[in-house]
Amino acid sequence: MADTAVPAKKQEIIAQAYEAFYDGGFHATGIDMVMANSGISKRTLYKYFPSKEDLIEAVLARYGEDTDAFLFKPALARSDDPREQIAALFDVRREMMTRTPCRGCLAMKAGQEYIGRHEGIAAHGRAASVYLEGRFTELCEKAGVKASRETGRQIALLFQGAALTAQMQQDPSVFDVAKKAAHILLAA
Amino acid sequence: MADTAVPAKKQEIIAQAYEAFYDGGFHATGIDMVMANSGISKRTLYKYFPSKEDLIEAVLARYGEDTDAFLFKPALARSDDPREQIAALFDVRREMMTRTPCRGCLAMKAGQEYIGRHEGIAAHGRAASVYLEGRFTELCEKAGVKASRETGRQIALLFQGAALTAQMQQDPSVFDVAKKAAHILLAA
DNA sequence: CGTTGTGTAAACCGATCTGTTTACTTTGCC
DNA sequence: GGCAAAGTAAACAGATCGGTTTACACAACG
Repeated sequence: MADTAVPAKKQEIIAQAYEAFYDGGFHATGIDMVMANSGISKRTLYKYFPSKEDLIEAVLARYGEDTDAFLFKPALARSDDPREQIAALFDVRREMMTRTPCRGCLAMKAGQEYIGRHEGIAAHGRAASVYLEGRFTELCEKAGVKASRETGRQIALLFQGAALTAQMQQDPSVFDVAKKAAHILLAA
Repeated sequence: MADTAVPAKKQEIIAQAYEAFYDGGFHATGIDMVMANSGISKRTLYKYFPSKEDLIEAVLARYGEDTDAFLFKPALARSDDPREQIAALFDVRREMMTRTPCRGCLAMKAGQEYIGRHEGIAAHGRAASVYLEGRFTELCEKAGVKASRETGRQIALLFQGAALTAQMQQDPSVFDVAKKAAHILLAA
């Protein structure tokens, strides 16, 4: 096999850790549990990731890529109208829940667990929050909304709140509720 | 001293654990750390709380009482108009941030860490989410909002999203942004 | 004065955690 | 075949975890 820039094994470890941490939380999930029944040895893991925190940061980087690939990209592809694109973001997020129980936002979870404890990981949470605001603000601008920044932030709050509430209550309808609210805010 | 229904020592332990868990997270904060530099011995702690999970549930119960005492009660006291009461909830929440860095919602944090791991604790997170929706819905009803339940849920999403975002970004202005959004939703 | 209740301090126990090391297997290349 | 790279499996080390136990201090009360 040609030399891959990122070894396949490394990607496999990230994928495995991604699921384990998403399901079980970061502090509550040990390294042993990360690769249980996965055929990955601890030695290989520590070869690619010198510490658990390094692994977590890699998982969060992947989470960011996944959010672009599986949330933003498909949602924006559903329409050319920025207002409908915003609505589509809530729809896609809701649809993700029909496949797997909603687990909230991994980057926020990491931020909550590592604020004041590991700056690199906490920064991922902060960045995810700012990024979401930015994407919604950008769409509000395209939609010709006057106070695009404020409206973008408002919709981002709805989106975050919906993801968290959906996780707590396991009720997909919160995304519909949030979508309607976003529609009202866009019309104001 | 007359026999108190709830021993003073027990309350002291809860208060100490409250701060420790709020600051450090639940899994990441050990029992030893809970009572470090507090003059509370481990033995006394385990006398009142047979397990760490029991202690966490007591902390969450106290958190619920505090939310009523320091958020809902003062906010509702600021006005008789339910719309202004809703606005006051965002104001009070913001003011809490000026005293202490925003640490999000403790019950949600607990829910995120213990879903699928400890049902009693996870239930507190779920209950807090439902309770918040209920309180906002109730205020929407009093305000004569037609779709009171839906509007109440929307405002609850804004509130939850704002608490989480405020924690991530340590920016109190998100509560103002959320408050404005709530105002628009109430007028629609 | 002795006893009982409540508390602290600290040693201790077994399990688990992060991380290292040893030993062995597999694979591809010369 | 020989050899280096990359992997698994598992023992191991030191720290820390939740939780128990021992030993002791101190106040209240008969």
